[in-house]
Amino acid sequence: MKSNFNDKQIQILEVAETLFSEKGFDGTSIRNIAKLAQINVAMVSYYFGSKERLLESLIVYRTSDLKLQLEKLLQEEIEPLEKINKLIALYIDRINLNKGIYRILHFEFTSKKREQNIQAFSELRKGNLKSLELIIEEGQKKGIFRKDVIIPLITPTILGTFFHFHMNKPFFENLLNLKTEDLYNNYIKTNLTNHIQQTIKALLIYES
Amino acid sequence: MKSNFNDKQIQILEVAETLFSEKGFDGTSIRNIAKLAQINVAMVSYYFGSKERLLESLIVYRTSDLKLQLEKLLQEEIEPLEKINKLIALYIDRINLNKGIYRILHFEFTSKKREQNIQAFSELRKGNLKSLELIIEEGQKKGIFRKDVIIPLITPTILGTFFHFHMNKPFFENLLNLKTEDLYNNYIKTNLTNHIQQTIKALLIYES
DNA sequence: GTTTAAATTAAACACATGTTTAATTTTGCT
DNA sequence: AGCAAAATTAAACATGTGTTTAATTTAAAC
Repeated sequence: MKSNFNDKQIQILEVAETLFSEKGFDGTSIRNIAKLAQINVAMVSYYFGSKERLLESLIVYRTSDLKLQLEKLLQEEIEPLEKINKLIALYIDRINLNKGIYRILHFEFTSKKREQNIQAFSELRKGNLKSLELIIEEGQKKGIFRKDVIIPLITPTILGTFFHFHMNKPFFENLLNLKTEDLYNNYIKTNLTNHIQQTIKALLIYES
Repeated sequence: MKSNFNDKQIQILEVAETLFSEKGFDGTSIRNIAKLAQINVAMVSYYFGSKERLLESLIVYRTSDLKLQLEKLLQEEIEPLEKINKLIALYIDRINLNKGIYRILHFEFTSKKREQNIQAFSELRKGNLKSLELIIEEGQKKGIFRKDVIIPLITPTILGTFFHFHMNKPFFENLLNLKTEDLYNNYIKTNLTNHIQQTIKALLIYES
């Protein structure tokens, strides 16, 4: 995919991603970014216009291909439950790989302040929800999934579980003895992913 | 319960809660707080020492009785599943009632920056986890709950689902047509709470 | 090689930040 | 009423903020 950003811009974007993710948007100054990226402070305004627009550019830069991957998954000819499991694994893997930007999205786009940029992001999520609906409706037609689940609340359970775990990393590292970064990432990829898959499966199938 | 804070301090704390919650810790200035609380800027330093210590005081002020309520619940002589449901409802109700401070905790205490104050908060959570463990182990002994669930991951599912929903309030208000604050709160109290209870119940009971 | 546009720079700008100071007012006590 | 402690104030302080300016360097085009 052709990127609209040149090397210098990408360098700035990636430093911004690190810092925004670590210290928050308000907690990061343009001078912080400039210093770490080894550029002049004026370059940010020169290339992106403003700090606010730098954030916009960063989001565009990072969230462009999840939609594609989801649509590819939809086409696969596998059982609904397997599709759900794959969707969960895909979500977690993608987000885990791009921890930085998703942390920023999670943090910055929930406050009323940045409502203007929220629009594009909101469209992305509505599309994702549509994909999930299609899969679940397929499973319901086949009589595998129960019909009284509230589909829009499934995403919060998937993503919320993951985010709550990840946002409280220090707590769970300590609690579960995940001393190295590898152990932590591996725990997410196996145990946490499994837990979420198991949870959603139970929710979709269990008859009380 | 006797509070250690006088009226003026409480006035400052509550304004700080509102603003920190709305605009984040870094996004809120002492002058913002002073103006809204109709006090002089110097009063914050005078009463709390610093902006950082104001946050500490705010946390102490707000998170002092959840533990008590949980312990009371543990004593009740009801079935494990009902206890779990009550625990979920209690969590959501408490957090929903104190949206402000929990939003702040969620936002500010996940970044590495404020690790010092994290200790007391971490102890509170370990206690809460212990309570959950006791209830689930009781259910397992009675043969009601399955034994292969990872208990520490249940809290992320409960709280994560709620937080993800609540943090993305504008999105869900729009999606689910929750036009008024009452409709939104009611949806949390009924549908969302139900969804989470249903999810955890399925997870604990369903045999694949 | 000269010209033109793009990239980069240091400095300045105007304003916001958390905190402290020193002076004044209010309060509680005898 | 007189006094000491506490509360409150406006102003100052030093530093940090995002952004702009005007000058200089680099690169591209002819």
